[in-house]
Amino acid sequence: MIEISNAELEVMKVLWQEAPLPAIAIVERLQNTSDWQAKTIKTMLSRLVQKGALDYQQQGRAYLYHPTITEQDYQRHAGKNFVKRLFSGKVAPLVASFAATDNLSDDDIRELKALLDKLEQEGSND
Amino acid sequence: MIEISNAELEVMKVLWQEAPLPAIAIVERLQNTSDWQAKTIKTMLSRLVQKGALDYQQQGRAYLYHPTITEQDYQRHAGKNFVKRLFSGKVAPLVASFAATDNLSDDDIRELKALLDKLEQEGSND
DNA sequence: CAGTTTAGATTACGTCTGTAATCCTTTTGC
DNA sequence: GCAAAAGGATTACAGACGTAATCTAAACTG
Repeated sequence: MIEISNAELEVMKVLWQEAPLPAIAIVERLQNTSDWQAKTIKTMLSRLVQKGALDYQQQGRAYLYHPTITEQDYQRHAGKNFVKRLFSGKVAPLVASFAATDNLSDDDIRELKALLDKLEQEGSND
Repeated sequence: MIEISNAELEVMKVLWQEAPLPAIAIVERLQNTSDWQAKTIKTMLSRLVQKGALDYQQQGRAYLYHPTITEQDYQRHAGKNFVKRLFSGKVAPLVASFAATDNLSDDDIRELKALLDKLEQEGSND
């Protein structure tokens, strides 16, 4: 699976929200959340195309970029990797580690319980 | 907080299991799980010392290395960062994303539910 | 048409990483 | 005592990353 760096991920997020977009629009969207130069963003666009994370169609003399992977797929991939690396692949200890430093609010707990109840309903994954 | 690279993390894991250890013992432990040369591992030890993730005492002409951070602290730090980067800081969507690809077994679900029940008992964070 | 702006392509450059090899010094085995 | 081994320090080197600047060709402006 394609590896996306931290900085590149910010670019992907823009396109996961709305695509396809020309470079200029991506630069605009990122103006708010970063202080990257337009040139910097262009570089990241090129690298993402090289990596195969983005593709584009020509429109006039500009490109319209769009992701080749969905955000969900990337999240699943990266999440699995991360949990494997640091928590032996088990998600429960990660949740526990969150709980240990007040990073779990009562709402979070409710949300998780609801999710788990639903999963239990849906049936067996053994 | 100190950033630890993928390869370096494997070295840390050895020392989180048992410390302090001399380089030679760390190399031995890693012989099983990697195919790094001893020199490679020495390099990582030096870098981890530079970064402040490891410290050492001299013992004869060798060093006895030991972590300066606990595994739990590192997990919390890295977990929080990761979830922030990819899941807007909320752990529930990560769990959901795991569930979505059979990465959650019935046992995992039970474990998580037990954990959440305990948290609820313990009382309010919000 | 000539100058300026703009789009993407190419090049740059320091840092970090993975993966070692070489160097220097001390210890140890004959 | 001298050669070999062993420890850490220093150096190496290619690829990824963050962050751009420069180059080149096309398009727009007056």
